Amino acid sequence: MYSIGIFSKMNRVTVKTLRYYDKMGILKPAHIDSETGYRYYSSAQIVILHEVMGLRQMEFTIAEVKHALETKSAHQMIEQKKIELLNDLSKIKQSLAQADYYLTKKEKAPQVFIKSLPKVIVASTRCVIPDYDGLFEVVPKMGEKMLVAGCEVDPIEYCFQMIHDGNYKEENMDVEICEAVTELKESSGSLIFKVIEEVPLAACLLHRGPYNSIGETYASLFDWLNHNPYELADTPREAVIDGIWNQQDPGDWLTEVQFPIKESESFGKIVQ
Amino acid sequence: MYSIGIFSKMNRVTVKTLRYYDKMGILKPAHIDSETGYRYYSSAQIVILHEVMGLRQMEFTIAEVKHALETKSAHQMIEQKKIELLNDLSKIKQSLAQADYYLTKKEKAPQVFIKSLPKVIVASTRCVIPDYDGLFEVVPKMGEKMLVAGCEVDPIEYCFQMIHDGNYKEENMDVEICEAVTELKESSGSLIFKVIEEVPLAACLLHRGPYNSIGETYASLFDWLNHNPYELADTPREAVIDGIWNQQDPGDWLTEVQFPIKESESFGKIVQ
DNA sequence: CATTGACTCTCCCCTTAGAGGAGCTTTTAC
DNA sequence: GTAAAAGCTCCTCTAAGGGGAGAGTCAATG
Repeated sequence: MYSIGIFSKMNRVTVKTLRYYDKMGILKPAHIDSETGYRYYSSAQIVILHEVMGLRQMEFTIAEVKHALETKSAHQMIEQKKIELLNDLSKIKQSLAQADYYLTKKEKAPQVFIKSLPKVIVASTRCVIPDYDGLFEVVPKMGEKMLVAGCEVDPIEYCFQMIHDGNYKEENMDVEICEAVTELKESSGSLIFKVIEEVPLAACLLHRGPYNSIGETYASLFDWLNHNPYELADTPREAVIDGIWNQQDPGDWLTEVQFPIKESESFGKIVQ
Repeated sequence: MYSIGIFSKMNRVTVKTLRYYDKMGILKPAHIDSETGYRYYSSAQIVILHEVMGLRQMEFTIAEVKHALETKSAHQMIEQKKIELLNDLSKIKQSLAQADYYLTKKEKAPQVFIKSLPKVIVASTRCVIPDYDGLFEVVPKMGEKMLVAGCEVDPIEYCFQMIHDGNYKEENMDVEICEAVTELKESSGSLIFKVIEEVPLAACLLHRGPYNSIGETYASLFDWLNHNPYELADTPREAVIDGIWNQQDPGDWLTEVQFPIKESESFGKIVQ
């Protein structure tokens, strides 16, 4: 029988930890003096402690350790845990890739970040415009039609365009304008209502300034894709935040370019 | 200006998080109604929020984000963070290797785990014994000499043997017996006192049963080394826990085999 | 104008796996 | 006998919010 201090030194565990394991019911001392409350451990406890520490090294929580010991279902739980560990691994690899990407940029790095895009009901119009300024004609017209159709703009104010041309063009662009609305109405003429599903992963980058310099932001995002374990999964979106209607200076316009992405299969096999 | 609910939906962040960022001083709303306390955000805040989220995706803590924003030292902090991330990565890889190792064993897996071995002062004797039973002659003699030398056994009761033969033998083994004591005394004759430094990493496995079956436990540990990103760094130790002096049945004897290890350089380059 | 339902506010407790410390009792060493 | 070391319980603290209570506010409707 060993006192708690000796037992902790023998096994390189703190006294605090042993008391905690006692309290949580995963390692009760072999004997507790009923008068003084002193804990005494036997060598049989060493075996249990080693089991616990082995599981803890695989990132088992205390509750999981307890369950594994009680039901003797360690094997099955380790399989489950392995999946979690693989998830953690890929998350860290992504963080590392992002950090590396930032570090390769000597200047102030553009702030790419990943989020999901919500499922929305949109009113949309698709047409060909001669250049970006063409938007300023199409959008107000679309607004009138929406007014006529009697639909309401969703208060999250999610309005974006998608450029459907396969290769990059600066003139005669095939553009689709979408605006989030509250209700799915009947489509009529060029005003199409539809539901756009959630995009679970999108790499997003803010663009400040007029539309004709938005190519730089696209370039940054494509460059980011090259350095990160993702690939483009769908048509990019340009979400409008500040524009001509509330900022007179085009230099203050704000657009978020959103690249729907998915995890790349080829990436992530080689690390460090 | 956006209310907190709209702003949270726009950016796919919870309201709780926005209020927390306000409280922690990393994203103050552009305006707070002094009568109602309602928070209102402008589109300029979106840029800041994106910066914050980008840093958070690299596992920055809130305090680190705050510091990065205030001192504009993001670049330098990312370098620091990258080191932390690499550490996390190798920890997870080790956990995964251990999980995989457990899963390859269909039967109840032996509980290998990693700990450090303390720095100790030992009394030691090195000699050649014909077989493991020879220990039962040498150890008592050594105990007598220690008594004569007037040294005290350390209460952590750390007593172990090291087998110094390069290749495995079951007879005429060159063995060194060490017992932790409280004080460094003058060596005399075959009784040598010395300090053994801490071993930062050791893979440990309990062996239950008599000494002549300890080879299985060695084999398990060598097998474990094959599946994990470590290699043997020094002579293995057999730490005695329960033996003939307190357990009559050899089947109840308990020994911990300890392999000093170091991280293997060749491992860990290829993952998944 | 009043009501209703959706939004927002602050405040409090909860989460992990122990660490740190206060105040008290017991054991151990001299 | 005394003093140091070790043990005990109990309390608070951690990071980044989540969940909910109770109360106040906003916008649209009847």
